[in-house]
Amino acid sequence: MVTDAHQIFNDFIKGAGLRGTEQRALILDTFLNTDEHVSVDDLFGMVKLENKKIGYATVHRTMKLITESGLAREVVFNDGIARFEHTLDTGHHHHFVCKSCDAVIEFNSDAVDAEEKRLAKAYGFEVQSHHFKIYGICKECRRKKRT
Amino acid sequence: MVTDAHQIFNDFIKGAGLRGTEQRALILDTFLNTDEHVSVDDLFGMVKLENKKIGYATVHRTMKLITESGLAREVVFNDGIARFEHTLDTGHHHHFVCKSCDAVIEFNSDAVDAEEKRLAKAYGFEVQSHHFKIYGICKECRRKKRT
DNA sequence: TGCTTATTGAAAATGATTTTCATTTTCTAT
DNA sequence: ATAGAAAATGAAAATCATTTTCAATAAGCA
Repeated sequence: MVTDAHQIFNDFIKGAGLRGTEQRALILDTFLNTDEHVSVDDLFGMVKLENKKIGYATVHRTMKLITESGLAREVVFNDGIARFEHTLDTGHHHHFVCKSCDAVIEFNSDAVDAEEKRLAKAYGFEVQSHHFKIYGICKECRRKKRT
Repeated sequence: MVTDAHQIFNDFIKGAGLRGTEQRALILDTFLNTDEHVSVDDLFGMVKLENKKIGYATVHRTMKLITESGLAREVVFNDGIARFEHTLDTGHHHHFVCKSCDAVIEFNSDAVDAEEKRLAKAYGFEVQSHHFKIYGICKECRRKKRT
């Protein structure tokens, strides 16, 4: 099945004068099948199930390419490890991170976006990207703690 | 001069059954005299001017203590390096980071804070901390670029 | 098919942070 | 004051994610 995502990645690869390889295809497919925010390590583990010989560096390099192609976005939470999330079909959003169970809850906020625009204008700042992360305890964990 | 900050740190140290040392005093004073967001490396450089024998690990360990005492807050921007900022006399705030000149501009926004509260309530989330960072090009750099 | 050039995988390098450990220092209890 | 127990220090080594190196391999154009 060739999805939009595959098309986008292939176009990117060709446009940059790079080559398509089995490894890249496997890593892309694996990433596309994830939902969560996955680290290179996570992906390396998954990818090795299909191809034992694949190297960590290849996964790392490919995730960089996938990010450059626009299909992934890199996110870093408090543990300092880079994770990747999908950009397709997921509009821009922010994150709640639960410090108890590590769950990541995505949310949108027009109010935050509007305020950002207002602030940028007020400060003469040209916005390229932003990260809004709220750390705390999620609903579920709060409920459990009360028990 | 013993400031509130010194008092807070000493209380913290004693309360934790730790000991006051020359190095800790020097590192705290040095940190208190900074304005910017300083890394362990930055502080190590400053502190060495006063005490050539002091070790990097001591600066690192002490900054962790100062953070635990509540006097500093750790902030990480896109370069992945931990930096420390003051918590005293600086209400909570957010950051613009200029990708061109690396300037960090702090800003406040009641609108963002209010929205955060609303969201937390809506999601049943208990907020402990948050980071809102906007990356882009600052006013000054935009002006220069236009030249 | 052959050839040029990119890619791969393994291992080593990097760089910030953290730990180890022998020595030194603090500070409590005498 | 001072001895002794415990914490802190500094230098060096260890960690750990990430990045680079490099020789061998593979892709894809001519």
